[in-house]
Amino acid sequence: MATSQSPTDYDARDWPPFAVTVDLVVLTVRDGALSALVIRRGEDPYAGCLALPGGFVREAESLDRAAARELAEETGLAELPVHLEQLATYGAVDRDPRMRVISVAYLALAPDLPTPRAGGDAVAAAWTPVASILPDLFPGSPPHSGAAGASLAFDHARILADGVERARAKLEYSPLAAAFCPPQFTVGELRRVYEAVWGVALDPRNFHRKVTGTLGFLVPVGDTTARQGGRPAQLFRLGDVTLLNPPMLRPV
Amino acid sequence: MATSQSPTDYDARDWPPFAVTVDLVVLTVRDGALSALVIRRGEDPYAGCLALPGGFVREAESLDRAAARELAEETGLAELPVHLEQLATYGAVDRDPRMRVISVAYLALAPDLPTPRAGGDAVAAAWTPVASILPDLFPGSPPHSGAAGASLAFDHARILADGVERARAKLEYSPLAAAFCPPQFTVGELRRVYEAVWGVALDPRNFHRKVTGTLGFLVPVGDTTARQGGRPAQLFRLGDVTLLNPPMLRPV
DNA sequence: CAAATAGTGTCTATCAGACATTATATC
DNA sequence: GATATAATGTCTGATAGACACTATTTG
Repeated sequence: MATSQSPTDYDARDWPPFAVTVDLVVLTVRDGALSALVIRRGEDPYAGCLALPGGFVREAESLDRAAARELAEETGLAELPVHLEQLATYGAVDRDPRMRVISVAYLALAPDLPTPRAGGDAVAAAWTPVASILPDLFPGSPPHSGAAGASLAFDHARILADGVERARAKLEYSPLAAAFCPPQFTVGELRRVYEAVWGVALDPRNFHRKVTGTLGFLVPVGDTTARQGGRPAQLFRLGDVTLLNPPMLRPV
Repeated sequence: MATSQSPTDYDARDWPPFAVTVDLVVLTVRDGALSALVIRRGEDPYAGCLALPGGFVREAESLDRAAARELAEETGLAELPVHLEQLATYGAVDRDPRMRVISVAYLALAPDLPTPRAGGDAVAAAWTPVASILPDLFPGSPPHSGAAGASLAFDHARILADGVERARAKLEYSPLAAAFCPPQFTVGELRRVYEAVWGVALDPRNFHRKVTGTLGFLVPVGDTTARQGGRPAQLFRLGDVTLLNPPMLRPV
């Protein structure tokens, strides 16, 4: 009857259509700074503004596949060893001035890649320090005089902030910090990931003790490297745990 | 150009339309059991099956508003003192056999309400113990012989499982357990919420010490009640914190 | 009285954070 | 030698979990 609320009590074709997009929060750590992949928009609205990469979901494509496709297209790499997970969905009525668009945001964490090339595309993708876009998320850091200070188009600043907060929380309970590292990495490199994402300084000694004491997190490879200078450090690879126990808690 | 990926490089009207729905995971604690609001479907597909309540998003309505509207309609209460938050979005290509439907799921936590009445609607909503729908989430509990053992229509079992896991995690770091309680409650009542949601037994003495020691969580009202039998218990109301410190951690 | 629930105290193992110290590389 | 990074050790205070004990109600 007319007031029924079940999604299948009507033919779905009777109901208003929406455009559905995926937007990507792609994070990496470059030069010790948490950085996000952004594009510069060429067209109105928000022409010339920075925005998150993204695109429309195709008719025969799941949301997850659309996100993976967009990621591959934006970074120019076919199959990336990156973590990709759904973040949240944004559906304010006026978030796009032209029509009703529902955007499903995804969070991707990538190691420090070569500068991304747009896939033969007019829009150039570039890594930008998150602190220069959202200084509120990094209270102690100096104001960025560099490329930006610019805010993002649409509600993308909010989406980026949600993505950073998700990444910060995930680093506590999951081994995802390793997603920012190459396949083999040192404890110091892993610590610099935590410091960049959380925006805090950590005690190297306590960090070392904690991270090597968390069972299943790190597996020693047996080799060492001195790519940071100083005493050579042991190389590790990621273990097989999915949940850290005990967790790596953020400082209060 | 033709390979551009920005959602706004094209007129959105050129792209495939999707139907967008909201589905609700509404949880409460009844008789010591975590229970979810489910409806029985009257029409194909899945006629006669249980399903989560939900409905289509309207054209001039945000996702959050659509979820709040559906919740009010399904529970028959206009303005509920419930917690409502977005859970995740489900967009597999074949999740609805009739057409492409994107479903944004929301999680609602409610105190033990009078039996819900459907809003003059043919579909009757009812509370069902989650353990009878998803016994895997409650390993120690006895097999339910009652109303169900039935699984849910579409991908709703997965959505419900995700909602329960979200609720379980949120109880650790937020004061959301109080959303399952009346405005004034005892420590014992709050403990039974944690036990029902997590599906574990907790030590009443350690729980009392922890929960009363977490600053800002509970504010004593000054009154007592003996609605459980035994020695009368102090009544509390929820404090003003949004994040518990220290958190209430689930037993390993 | 017994039984049930509420509330406090005590003990121990573990963990987070502060910080000393040693080891091994480069400049 | 100076400096930088790596790695281990030590100490203290906070916390989690196990559990003894007391308090106050109902039946």
